Amino acid sequence: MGVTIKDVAKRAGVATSTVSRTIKDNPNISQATKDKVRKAMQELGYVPNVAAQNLANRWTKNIGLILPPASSEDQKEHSETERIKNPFFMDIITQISQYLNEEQYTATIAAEDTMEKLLKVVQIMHQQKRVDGFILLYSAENDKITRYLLENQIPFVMLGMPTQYENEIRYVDNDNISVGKTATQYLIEKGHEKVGFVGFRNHEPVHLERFEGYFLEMKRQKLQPMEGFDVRDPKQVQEFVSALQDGKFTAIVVSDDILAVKLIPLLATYGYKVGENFSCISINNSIFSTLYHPYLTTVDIHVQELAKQSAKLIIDVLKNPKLSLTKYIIPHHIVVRETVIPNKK
Amino acid sequence: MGVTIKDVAKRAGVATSTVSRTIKDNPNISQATKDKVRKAMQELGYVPNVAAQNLANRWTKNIGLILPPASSEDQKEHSETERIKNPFFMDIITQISQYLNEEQYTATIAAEDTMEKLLKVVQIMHQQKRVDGFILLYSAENDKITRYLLENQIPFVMLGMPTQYENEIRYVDNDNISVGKTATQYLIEKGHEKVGFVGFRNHEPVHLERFEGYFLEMKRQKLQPMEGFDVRDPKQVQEFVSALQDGKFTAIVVSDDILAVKLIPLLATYGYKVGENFSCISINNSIFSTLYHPYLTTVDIHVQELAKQSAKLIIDVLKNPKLSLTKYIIPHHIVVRETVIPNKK
DNA sequence: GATTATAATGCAAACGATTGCTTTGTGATT
DNA sequence: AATCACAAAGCAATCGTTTGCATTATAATC
Repeated sequence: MGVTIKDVAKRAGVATSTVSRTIKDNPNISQATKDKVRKAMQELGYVPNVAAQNLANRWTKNIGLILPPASSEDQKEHSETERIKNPFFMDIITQISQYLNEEQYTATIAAEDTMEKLLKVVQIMHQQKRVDGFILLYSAENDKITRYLLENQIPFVMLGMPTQYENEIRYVDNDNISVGKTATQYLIEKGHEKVGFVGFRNHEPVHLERFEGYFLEMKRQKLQPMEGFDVRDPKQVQEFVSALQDGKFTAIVVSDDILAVKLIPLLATYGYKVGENFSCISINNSIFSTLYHPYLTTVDIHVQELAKQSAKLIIDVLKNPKLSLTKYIIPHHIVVRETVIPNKK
Repeated sequence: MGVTIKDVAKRAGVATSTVSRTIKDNPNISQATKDKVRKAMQELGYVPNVAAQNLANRWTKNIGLILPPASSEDQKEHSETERIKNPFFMDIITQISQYLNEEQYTATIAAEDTMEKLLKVVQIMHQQKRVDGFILLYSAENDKITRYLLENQIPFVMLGMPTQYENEIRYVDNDNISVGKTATQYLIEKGHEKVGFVGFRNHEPVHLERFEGYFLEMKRQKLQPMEGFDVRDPKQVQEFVSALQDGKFTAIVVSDDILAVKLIPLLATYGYKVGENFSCISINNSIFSTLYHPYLTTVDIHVQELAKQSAKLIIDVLKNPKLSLTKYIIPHHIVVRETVIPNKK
């Protein structure tokens, strides 16, 4: 069926080794022969068989993309907020896949609902030699996948900041502490002094870091930081609403657009109209930020850049396994829309 | 590095062919030898190298998942509604990937922002023999990818209903006309007679079909169907609002949750409170349907089943290329929540 | 005990590339 | 004219499996 290197060799009247070397532009082959061979390849529409290359070269030019398990320990009951449904991941996946394709790589998905299954899938992909390396699309405390990759010295990069083995893991991430600071600072600049924080507090590191940033910035500005509310807990929502009604904030930092979008209508029922008499800045600049008015003022974390750098990094590591353990910190910027208003003293 | 079939053969004191046959449970091998070989495999932790299998067998056990190009012709200016950002796709991808993994297949992503690049990626995947077949995750009018797959007789299944070559394409889909009918019927049952439709009218076939269902059901019930509004067009939004204010509807069918979520706050600004003095039923039962109150009454289209059947179908086709051109129609059901109220005459 | 059928295994040639090593061809040097 | 150097191309083994076709061992038949 398919045309092989032999067909090309025959047509060009050379040996297969010559064809192979032509493809790699080996200087030992004369220009004349190269031209001849290239012409034959053209005419036959030759495309190398990757499986054969794989066997001979021991690479696959394929990267595994590991999504977080849909139901991790601490969120079984919160199916609505399942991380994976966050469009962030779709975005990341498509961007990574695009970059990899440009570099003649492909991307294979590992997505399972439990950690056990996910680990098994990752192991199989590796043992069957289906991939050259992985991009881990999340960071989690005490993660079995991370441990497996590390122990078996499998090339990988993490998208997110590791909580352990910081000095053995290559990663790309935003500086989420700084993101939290930036958001907080923006509210303060607009005259807000009573600023709160809403997130998933005991959840992924990313939210903890954003809280940390909020906390530090408040301190730095000699303002009183609040405790931060985890809205997955109905009790904390209650507390949040009370605090609100006690006039404890005029503005909040929200750790993810999706939360803001949930929160805004809730606030409205208590008379807090975001963009009119209350302010809110959230993080991600996702599809949720322009779902309805008021459109969200939000911190864009440059998803495209996150994706691209992580893809580039894994390729670099594969080319040079001894690559230094550089960390890539992607910048962020505020997108001003409608949810923050100046605070009148 | 890795342990190969030769290592196993040596350890078990047999030939590699015997090991290979043991793996396939070939009846020509005696039980005693099989046991011996299996023990050796166990002890060495042997896992077959798929690249080598691929070469020998000419299969890859890998399926390409083709996402719709992010910016198709007619929606360049509507980046907020980019199809691909619809969490529907993430859901589909993870479900398909899970099913495939269970069947010892893997899933590789093809996602590009333009049709040209997408076609190129699909071609390369195929020519390099990286995949055994594809699942096309969308249906579009006059689609170059579909044509390419068909012309080159590449095994594939479509998720969605083809608009051309209906009798040459294997597909799985909901009956979207029926979905439209079901939604409409539900509103009518609740006493609504002036029912409208909002969707992406000149867009993907799926929305056209849902409109068709709405239209047919209205006719059947001797009610006057409206024209249907495409909310991507500001002019039509205007028309919609006027029609609303002229008292032309008491309820609407909305073609996608994401639209409903955008529409509801808009309606509120005109005094139409969904779930209080206005009704709305939408379609997909996605993450958007429980974003904020009122939670959406919506038609669940059984994404999991769509995903599973399409994955199963492509595997079946690969096993038996002459498989009849069965079409799989996945059922749907209404999830009652808060956006539909009975109409008081 | 020679022949034959049958069951159980092994041999070796694929699959489609890559690459170290050899061979061939050409012109320069003595 | 013999030798050498070097450039250019080919040979053949290799990567890890699979599989058609021997081959061997065992048991059954006459």
